[in-house]
Parts: sequence; C-alpha cells; structure tokens
Amino acid sequence: MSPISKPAQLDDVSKAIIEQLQADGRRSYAEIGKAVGLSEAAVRQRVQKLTDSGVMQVVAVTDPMQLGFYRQAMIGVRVTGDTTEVSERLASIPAVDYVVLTAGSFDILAEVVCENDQDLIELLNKEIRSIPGVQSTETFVYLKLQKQFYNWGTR
Amino acid sequence: MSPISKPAQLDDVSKAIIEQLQADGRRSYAEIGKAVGLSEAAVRQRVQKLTDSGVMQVVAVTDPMQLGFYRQAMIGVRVTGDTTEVSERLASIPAVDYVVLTAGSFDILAEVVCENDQDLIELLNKEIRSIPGVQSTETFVYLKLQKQFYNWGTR
DNA sequence: AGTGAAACGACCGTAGA
DNA sequence: TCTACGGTCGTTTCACT
Repeated sequence: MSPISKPAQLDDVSKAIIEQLQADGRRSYAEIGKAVGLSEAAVRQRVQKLTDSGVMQVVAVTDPMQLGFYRQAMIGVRVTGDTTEVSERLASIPAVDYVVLTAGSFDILAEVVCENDQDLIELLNKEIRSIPGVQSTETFVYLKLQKQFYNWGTR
Repeated sequence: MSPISKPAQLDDVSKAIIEQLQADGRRSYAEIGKAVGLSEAAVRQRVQKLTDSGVMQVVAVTDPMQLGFYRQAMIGVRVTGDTTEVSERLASIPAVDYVVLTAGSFDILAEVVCENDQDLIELLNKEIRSIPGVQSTETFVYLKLQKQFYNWGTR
C-alpha cells in the first residue's frame, strides 16, 4: 500500500484485455486477440507486461461457502500500543483471510472464515482476543454478500 | 451466501490442482498434471468440474494501487428500515468494490477505492450518505494492507 | 509495439479400461 | 474417473516492419 509509484497508464486495448481475463482467466490469447482486435502475439506480450509489472495477475479463486465455510465475519480490532505485531499475528492465522491496518475507531480490520458459529467463538477467544495488545474486538457476522470484486480500476 | 448445499468434498489431488492455479491461473493442464501426478485430460476434467460447480474460478485480479487508486477505505453503514435497497444502491456504485450485509453495530460494510482523499469525501457525501435510509456512516481509511486472500478453503 | 509464418506443444473429443 | 490417442487449435520463436 505504501509504495507510491506512478499509476500504470493503460490504453483501451489493455483495459479490454484485462476485462477479457476478468471474465475468464483461461481464455486463450488468440481468442482475446479476436475480441480486442490484436494479434495473438501482441496480446501475449501485453499480458506478460501487465503481470510482470504487477498491475494484474491471473489466479484461481475459490468460494468459501461451497467448501463448507458457512460463517464469515469482519472483526474490528482495537489495539493498545503498537499495531504491527498484532496485525502480523492476525495475518498468521489461517482462518483470517484479510487484514488491514486502519485509521478510525478500529485499528485493524480482519475478515475471517469459519465452518460454523462454534468455530467463530473459539477463533475469537483462543486465537484473536488472546493476542497481547488486543484491547477489544467487535464482530460483524456476514448475513449476505452483496457484491464482491476481485478487480478494481478498470471501471 | 444463502444457498446451503453440501460442501464440495475435495480430495488431495483436487486441492493440489487448485493450489497450482492459485499460484498461476494460466498454468497449462499438462504442467499441472506433471505436478500432481495425473494425465492432462484428467486435470482438465477436474478443473472443468470445479469451475462448473462454482467451487473455483480462474480470473484476473488487478492491483488498485498500481492503477492510481491510492485511497481505500471500509465504510460501516447504519441503516434505518430495510437494508436491501441501501445495499443494492451501494453495490451499484463503481467505486464500491465490496458490499456485505452484517449483524452487529453496522448493518452494512462497504469497501471503496478512490484516487485520493477528495474523491473519498465526495463519494461519501454525494453517493453514499445521500442514499435514503442511510442513518450514519463510519469510515476506516486503509493504512496498510497486511494480508489478502482471494482464496479460502484449501488450508 | 506490431505482424506473419513455421515448429512445437497444448487442448479437446472420443474410445476404452 | 482415469489413460490413450489423433485432430485441431493455441503458443512460441524469429525475422521483419
């Protein structure tokens, strides 16, 4: 989040290529080329550049619900003292899939995935609230995921 | 989030295939096959099944920072009355990339991406706090993203 | 940065265990 | 659900613009 370099300036063709891969990350370069009006080789070079520069990556994403993780929640964490160690401890917990240091009435926001309520309770008590420096937590149990983007920027 | 079907039971081979695609979504079936000890056709069939059933998808993910969106924040929203319409309105805003209905001291959590602070202020005032039913908001500006998973479950 | 062509490798359908 | 195999299509390299 901190490294401020210049934003990558993408032309419409690169944006179109990204959109193609957002729809289906395994679409062939040839097919993308047809869609965006470029040769296969040119598409491949652009994709290479986009991934090498870190603007884009193509990855598999799995659905927690389909895998039996029926309980998701965001945990707002208030910390006494330095937040660094607490956030690292949180990030090291497998059930925690998202950790961000924030400014506001929470110092850290952490998203967690659990199989059920019992797991969530234990996660909170045994793994999160027991971390030294964690002063208090507030839990927001997910009821319905309304929108989720893995992709930003090309809008 | 609501449709509760049985969790997909994945054997070690399917988990290994998913891990391969989490590392690189464009890895060839043949190469994955070598890594997991399966023929190319078998890998292809499994990937097909995983994507058809919605357990997994392969997509392009872009980095907002690299695209000039230097300000991210989570907005906690308190709503008077029905939360459905508010969440739909929020989800329709391009700068909002994540919306979830929650139980707790917020009714909705929404993640936003902006280019700078000015954009965030305007987003809040003109697009979010102006939605009928939005009683109050609390903003958690992101300072440092510590951990981000696009994938869960295979742990 | 882009195209085009030829060799190579991946992908897909089908058949069979 | 897997392997095997042939036809088709995608990818790679390279020479050229």
